[in-house]
Amino acid sequence: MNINPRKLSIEDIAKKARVSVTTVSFVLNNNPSISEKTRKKVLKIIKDVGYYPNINARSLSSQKTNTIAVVVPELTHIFEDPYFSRAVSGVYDTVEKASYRLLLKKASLEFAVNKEYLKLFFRKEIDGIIYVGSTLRDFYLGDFNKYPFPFVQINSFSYNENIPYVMVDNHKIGYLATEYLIKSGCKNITHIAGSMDTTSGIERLDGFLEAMKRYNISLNNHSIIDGGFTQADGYNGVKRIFNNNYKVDGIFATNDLVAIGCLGALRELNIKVPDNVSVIGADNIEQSAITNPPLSTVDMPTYEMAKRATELLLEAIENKTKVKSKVFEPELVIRKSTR
Amino acid sequence: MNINPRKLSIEDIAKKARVSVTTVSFVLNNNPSISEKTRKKVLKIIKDVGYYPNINARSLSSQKTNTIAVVVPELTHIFEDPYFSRAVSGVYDTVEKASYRLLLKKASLEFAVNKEYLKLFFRKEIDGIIYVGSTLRDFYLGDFNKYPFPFVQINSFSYNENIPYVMVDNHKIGYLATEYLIKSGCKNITHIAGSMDTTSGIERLDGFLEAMKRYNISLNNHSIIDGGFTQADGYNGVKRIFNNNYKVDGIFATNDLVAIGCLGALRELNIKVPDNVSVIGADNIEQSAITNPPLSTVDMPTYEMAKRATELLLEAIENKTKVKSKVFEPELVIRKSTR
DNA sequence: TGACAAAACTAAAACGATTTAGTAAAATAT
DNA sequence: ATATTTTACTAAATCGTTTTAGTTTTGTCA
Repeated sequence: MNINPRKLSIEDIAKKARVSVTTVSFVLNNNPSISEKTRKKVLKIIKDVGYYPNINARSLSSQKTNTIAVVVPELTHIFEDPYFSRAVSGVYDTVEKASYRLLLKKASLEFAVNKEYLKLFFRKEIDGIIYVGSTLRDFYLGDFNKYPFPFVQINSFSYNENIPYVMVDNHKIGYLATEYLIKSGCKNITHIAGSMDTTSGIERLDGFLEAMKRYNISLNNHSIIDGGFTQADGYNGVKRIFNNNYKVDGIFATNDLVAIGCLGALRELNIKVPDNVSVIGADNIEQSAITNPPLSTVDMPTYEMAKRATELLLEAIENKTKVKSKVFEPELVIRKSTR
Repeated sequence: MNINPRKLSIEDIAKKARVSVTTVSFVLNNNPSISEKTRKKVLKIIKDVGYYPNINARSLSSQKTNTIAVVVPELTHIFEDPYFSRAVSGVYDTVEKASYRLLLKKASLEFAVNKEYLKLFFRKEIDGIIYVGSTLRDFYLGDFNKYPFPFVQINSFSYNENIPYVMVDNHKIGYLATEYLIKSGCKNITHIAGSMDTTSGIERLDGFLEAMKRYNISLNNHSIIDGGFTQADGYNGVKRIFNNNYKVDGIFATNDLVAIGCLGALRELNIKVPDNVSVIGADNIEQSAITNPPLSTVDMPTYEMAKRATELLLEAIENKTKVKSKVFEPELVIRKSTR
C-alpha cells in the first residue's frame, strides 16, 4: 500500500499496465480470455499500488449489489433471545462465505407499513432478504407475489405458496413435547403458549392440542396459559397457575426462555422440578443445558436452518430462480427437568 | 406504484415532467433553487410512477455511501450478552434516524489480519466504523493513524490519542463495586476478573486493586480469579473458590453475566446470598433485576453511550472533522445480592 | 505461404445519479 | 424602458465500473 488507495481507479491501473480498462476489469473478474502473462502483470500492479475496486461503480454497472438484508423483529430484546442470535449467526457466516454483505434491518411497524423492504429493492440496495422472525409476516405476502424479489423467511410459514420459507416442524415440536410429558406420567398438563400472531406460537399450540386429543386428555380452563416468548412470560405463567391453585404436574413452555422463567418461579414457590412438576421447553438454547435442573427441551437446528435459508436465497439470486422451501425435523432432548 | 419502479431512472422523470435531469436531482436533494411549482410537479410524478433513486449511482457520484459498519467481536455468543445487544440497538436506532444504513461485521481474526476494515473504506462501502467490543483493538491503532477514516470505539480505550472512543469509566466501576463490598462489611473479597486483553477487564481489575489498597486490605492467592465474560466463567470461578475452601464473603464479578453464573453455583453449593456471600456485578443488564436474589451491580448507560458514539461518528463524517472522545460515569445499583 | 480459427485484447456505450458553470426568465431598481 | 440583480432552470462532465461487439494477434493446417 504505497499510494493512497482511495485515489486509484481502474483506469490508473490500465495505464500503468499499458493495457485497456477492459483488460483490467477482465482480470478482476477472472474472465478467461486473458493470457497468464497479462494477468500476472496486472495483478502485480494492483497489489503494488494497493488498488481496490469501487463497489458502487461495480453495483451500478452490474446491477448486482452482493448485499442481502437480514430483517429481525422489532422486539427490544431481539438479540437477547439466543434463538435469534443463532439464526443471525448462521445467516452471517453463510453470507460472508459467499462474499456477500449483510445489511441489518429491524422490522418495525413503520418499516412494514412504508414498505421499506420493497424500497430496498427498488433503490437497488440489496439482492435479497432473509426474514428472521415471526411477527409482521402478513405485511409481506401480497407484495412478494407482485414483485418476485428474492426472499426467504426463517421459521415463519404462510399458506401463500409464493412465500418461500425454511422452518422447523413446529407442530411436531408441540406434539413431541406434550407426548413426552404424557408418557412420563404427567396427568395435569399445561401449555404456556407463545404469541398467537406468530407461526411458532400457533403451531406449537396446535401440536400440543393434537397430542392431548390423541391421548384422550380433556382440556380445562388452565390447560392453556397465554404467554409470549420471554423469561418473564414463563415466570408470570407459573405464578398465575399456582396463585390460582390450579392442579398442574407438567408444563410445556413454548420455548426455553419461557421454560427458564418457569423454573425460576417454581423455585421461588419451593415446588420441586421434576418431582412435583415436569417442565419441558423448546429450541434447545445453550443456556438450557446449564439451568438447575438442566432443561428438557425439543431441539431444532436453528443455525443449520439459517444457513440453509441463506444458501437457498443466494442460489435463487444467482440463478434468478424461485427459492425452494424446506422443513426441518425437531428432536426431543431429555435432561433433568422432566420425569 | 403503477409502473414497475425498477425500470425508472431520473431521466424518465425528467422527460415526463418536461424538465432537466438536474432539476429532478435538485428536487430530490431539496436544493432551494427550485420553484415551488416545479417541485410539486416533479414530486407528483415521482410518486405517481413510483420512482426510487438508485443508491449505487448516488454513492458513486456523491462519493458518499450513507452507510456505516458496526463491527462486533467474533464471540459466537455475541448477541447473547445483553451488553452487546443494547449497544448494537443504540447504534441501530441512531443510524436509522440519520437515514444511514448499517452493515454488520464480525471482527474475526481474519477480518483484522487482512485489514478488511480498511478495505471497506477503500472500496467505498462505508463512511465510518463503529467498533463495539473489546478484543482485537490493537490491530486498528496504526492504521487509523495513517488513514484518518471516521472511526469510534465503544468501551475500548487506547492510549493512542488518535483513536477516538466513547466509554464508561471502567476503573471507577471496579472501585465503586469493591468499595461497596468493603463498606458493607465484607472481609474476604474476591474479584472474578474479565479477559486481560480487554479494556474493561483490565480497568475493572485496576479499580478493584485501588479500592483494596485504599482500604488497606492485603491481597492473597485467591483475591483475583481468572475469568472471562460469560455465565460459565462465574459458575466455574465460584466452584473453584469453594472447592479449594478459600474463605470468601464477597465477590465482585467483572460483569452481570459472570455474577449470574456465580449465583447459580452458590445456590448449588447451598451458600446463601447475601447472608454468607455478597455478590456484585457490573453492566446492569436487564436480567440482573430478576435474578434470585436480584443482583446488585454498577450501571453504565450502554444504550446512551452507543447512541452518543454513533452521533459523534456521524458528525465527524458530515463535517469531515475528527471524532471527539467521551467518558461516561458509572453508578452503583444496590439490590438484594449484597448486604 | 495463405486461409482460417482461436486466443487475446480493446473502444465505446451503458449503468444512474450529482454537480459545476452557465443561461434564461423574472423581479427589482434606476 | 433599460440595466441590474435574483431566481429558476439546464447542458454536460463526472463518478468507476461492466459488457458488447468488435479488432488484432497468434496458432494451426493444407
